Amino acid sequence: MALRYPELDLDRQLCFPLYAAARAVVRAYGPLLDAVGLTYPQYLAMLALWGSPTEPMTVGELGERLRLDTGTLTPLLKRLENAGHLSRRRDPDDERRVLLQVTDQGWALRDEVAHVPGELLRSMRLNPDDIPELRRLLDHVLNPPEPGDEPSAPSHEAETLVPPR
Amino acid sequence: MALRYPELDLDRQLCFPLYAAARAVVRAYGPLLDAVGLTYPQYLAMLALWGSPTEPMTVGELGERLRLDTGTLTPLLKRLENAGHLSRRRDPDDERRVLLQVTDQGWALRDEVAHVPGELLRSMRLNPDDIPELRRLLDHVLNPPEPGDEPSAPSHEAETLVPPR
DNA sequence: CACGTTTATATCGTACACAATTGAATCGTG
DNA sequence: CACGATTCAATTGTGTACGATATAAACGTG
Repeated sequence: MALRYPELDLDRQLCFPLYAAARAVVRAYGPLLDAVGLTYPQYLAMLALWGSPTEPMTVGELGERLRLDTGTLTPLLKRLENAGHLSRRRDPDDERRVLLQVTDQGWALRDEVAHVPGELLRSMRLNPDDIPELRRLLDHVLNPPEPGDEPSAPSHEAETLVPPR
Repeated sequence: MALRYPELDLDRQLCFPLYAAARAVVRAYGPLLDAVGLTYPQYLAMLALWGSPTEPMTVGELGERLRLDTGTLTPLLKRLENAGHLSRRRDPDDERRVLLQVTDQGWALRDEVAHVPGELLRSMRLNPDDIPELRRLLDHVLNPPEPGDEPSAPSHEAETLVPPR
């Protein structure tokens, strides 16, 4: 059995609670979004489109915003189109791009889900003080500081979670 | 356009960075686990089996540990079995159960991934002080305190993320 | 000791995720 | 202006997730 490898203990991992918590939250959205016929990733896509300063948005812009690639987005967007929430059409000025436009029905959907974020947040029962703290830590994980960026000085080159463009 | 619904702003959501960060971390594991032919959920399953005080473990126990259901685990475990990392057999004492046993090859795999957690943690570039804090917050999300458990007193009944058994 | 209930997995159907490849449109440079 | 490089989206293939249903084994009670 060699050594004990305490570092492999599931309870010492940071990745596992992160992974499990993300799934738990998506699951918690289930019933609320089911009521309007959306899945959680579809809901995120609608949030991104509703909040975009540049409507219409392209598939690439949406993917950058949600950090999802076209293999995920193309079928998801087709389902949202079939549901009547958005339209997809090639950009006449650049036939490579596909423009995503929220339909009237898609805008109406916004009223129906306006209560959802608050409801979810309440169900998480986080300390109000913990909310910005959790957001800060998650943002850090999503955008790790560059090696030379600031405080800690880990000289030895290592890959970051999100490589610089 | 009705009201502006600031609560629907993607950047105000807590769920989105949680969801995106979890995917980013799984993606970061990709190359490291690829080297030994595991996916991230398969790696978690092996961590759970390696660390189980009660070998052999049943599918149900593993599912409880990882918070995954049989629809996910059964095919995943078959792949691990095909890869030679574990064996699956019906419990002779209760034919409903399936016992999961790590093979010699499965134990050997442990040596090969022992460096992985440390490498990942370094790539996240978290402040050492932030690590227990992030763990605490994620554990809170995974196990929200019961309404009567402690401090805040939100009298009105509301669903928790994880309902009590 | 039958027989309805509960329990443990498996199966099915739908919907992500993402790496890798494809194919068409555009761009940049000579 | 030609033509190779780049960009953008779609497609393909594999592997999760999870609700719902199915099935078989074990259990409990009359």
